[in-house]
Amino acid sequence: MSRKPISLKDIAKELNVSISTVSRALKNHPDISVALTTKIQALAREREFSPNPLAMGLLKQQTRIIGVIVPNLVTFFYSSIISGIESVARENGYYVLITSSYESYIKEKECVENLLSSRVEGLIVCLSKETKDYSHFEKIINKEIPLVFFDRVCRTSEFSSVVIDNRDMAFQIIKHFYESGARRIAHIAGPQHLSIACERFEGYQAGLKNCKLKFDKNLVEFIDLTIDDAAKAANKLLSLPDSPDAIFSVNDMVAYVTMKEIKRKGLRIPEDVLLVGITDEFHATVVDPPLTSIMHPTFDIGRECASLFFAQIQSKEKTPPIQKVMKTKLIVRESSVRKDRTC
Amino acid sequence: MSRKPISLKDIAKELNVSISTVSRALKNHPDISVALTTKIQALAREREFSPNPLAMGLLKQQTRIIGVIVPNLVTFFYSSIISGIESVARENGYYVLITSSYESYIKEKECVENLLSSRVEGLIVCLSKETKDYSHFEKIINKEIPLVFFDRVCRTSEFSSVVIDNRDMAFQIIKHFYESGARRIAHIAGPQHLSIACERFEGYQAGLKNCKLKFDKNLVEFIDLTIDDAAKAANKLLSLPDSPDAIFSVNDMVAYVTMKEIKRKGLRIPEDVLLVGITDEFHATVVDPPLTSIMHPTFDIGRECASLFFAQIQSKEKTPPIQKVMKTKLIVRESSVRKDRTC
DNA sequence: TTTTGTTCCGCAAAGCTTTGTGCAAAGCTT
DNA sequence: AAGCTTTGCACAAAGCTTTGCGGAACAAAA
Repeated sequence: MSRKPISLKDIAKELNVSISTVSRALKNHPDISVALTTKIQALAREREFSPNPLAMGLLKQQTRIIGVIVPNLVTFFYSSIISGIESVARENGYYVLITSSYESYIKEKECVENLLSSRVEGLIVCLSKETKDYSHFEKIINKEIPLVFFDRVCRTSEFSSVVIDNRDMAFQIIKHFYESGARRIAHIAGPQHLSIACERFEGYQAGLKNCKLKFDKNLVEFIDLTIDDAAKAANKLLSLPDSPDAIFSVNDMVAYVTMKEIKRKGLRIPEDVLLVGITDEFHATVVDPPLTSIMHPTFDIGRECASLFFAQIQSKEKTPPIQKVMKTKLIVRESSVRKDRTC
Repeated sequence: MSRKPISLKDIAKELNVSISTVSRALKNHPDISVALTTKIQALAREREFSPNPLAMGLLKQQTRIIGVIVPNLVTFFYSSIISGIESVARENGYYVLITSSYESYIKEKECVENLLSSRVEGLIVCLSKETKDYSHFEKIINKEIPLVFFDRVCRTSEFSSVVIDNRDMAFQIIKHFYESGARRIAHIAGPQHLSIACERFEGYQAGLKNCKLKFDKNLVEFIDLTIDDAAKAANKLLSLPDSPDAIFSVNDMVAYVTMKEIKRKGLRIPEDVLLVGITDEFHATVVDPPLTSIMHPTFDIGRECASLFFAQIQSKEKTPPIQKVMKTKLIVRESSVRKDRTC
């Protein structure tokens, strides 16, 4: 019908009352007579009035928008976390503005700028794999804008964050490998400036010690989280004279690439090499063999991020940063359960 | 430093000039002297002034926001399309508000309502699998708001849309199966009220005819696109006395489930059954055997959607709906190439 | 000195909502 | 009947930006 949405003014004019009267009537303000209130509400409903969020935002100085920065949207891990964020946001009448750093430090900085100039009320961020310098988040402290990091975090003494216990997770994986009979456990590790990669590597070492296995630096490959890099690393490990009997890949993508390389070498999983992935998703069940994997509560991580955001928004005083550690779970499938080598 | 972002007013006050002068100076308006312009611009830069998008939106009556509704965000297909939409939006200074219908008709209606009351400038939508009634899009016609459908479309005579040639795609798959030696080609089909599912079924039939194969209704299972449904359908087909030697699954998820069921039955791919998926993504290469798949230009589909949106926004007259058909490509991997059965 | 013309900047409105304050009329008390 | 309270609504400001128009100050021309 009407090209543009109708405003209080339109209703006021039609009913020959003032704008403020309409506004109050719609909120059932006692100042307005019942008769008039009914009439106004009826017309408002008929015309499908809804308050202009721009005007509200201008008045209240709030946009009701949360900015999110992920390294990559096209991924089960991030998209399901976003889904979790979005669900809490929606419950609170907020919207989510999603941007992607494409794993680039430069783009991440741009995203921060853009989101801030869009007047988002807060940020939920997972760092790009390149990010080593965190100064672009400093102005956020000054502006007292809520900021929550997840997964790849930094400056946890200043900002709230949602993480998993990477150290313990890696520890459990190694233990599981050991119990499955593995003795030469390799690790394809991520860049060590990334908190998660670093913690997983630490957990790997601690896990070895716990199993009384000696740390062998030849069994660790540090990669840049690209497919090519992962393939090269897997190959290098598998070509070792004394090659590993289990591989702990730093994330799921790397695990799948590793799986592919193991098969390409003519080796069998789990007979020759055990394998475990991280981030349990649908595809872990369809690969062959089904991939043992650490289940991340991705949706809940997202919800937790949003909750921490709202906690900060709602309390007017500066809240101390909170670190939330989420539980993961080892889902054992065939890829890590040793069968007899001769079978 | 400052808790709230600074405005023209702040700069004006600091420099003892009027707000309008500041506004003009920042745009290099000739009315303002060079000296004053320089001074104002310097201060604005120092204070990191950026115009308040809410105020601009209110003035210009535009939010620079595109609303997107997808059935499910947590999916390679949709998230990469969104990525494409976002890239074009960003180039044009627009933002994308993403909502998910979770494949529910009710939620889809809510999303439309919410986005409209958020004053998005247009919508880009992929229908939920439940949606058979399209009346919730009617008010969008009345309001003359740009609306672009993709993949699962409707009312193509009224709205622009971006699709792939599903009919031809299915046709090519059947042809490929036939050339690989398959003679009893089954189809796990989607709900027939969905344009894509329907077209694929048509293409399947046409493909059979083209190969001079007889249509056998026992070889077709219509499912509701759930994992359970898919597994049941696959099982039913594989339990047929004269079971199929090739299966065309309506989408990727169904293909993976089918693959799993085939293996569970002790059958081999491709020796006993050929299989083809749709939507080529990373995981197609890591399953065993690698899955032959139809590559969708997902990122470009997203970009095309956004382009159609901007075409409508920019032309003031009502533009006739455009249907854009994107090219797909059959990527042949091992799952569909017949080996000798005896091997 | 008065008129004409520049140059440079301020005023105000519009876009929409909320809310404190003001004001008129009606109802009440004494 | 005069004064007080209550009821019911309107006015205006604030939040921020853009832009048409008006106007002051000054220089040059008549």
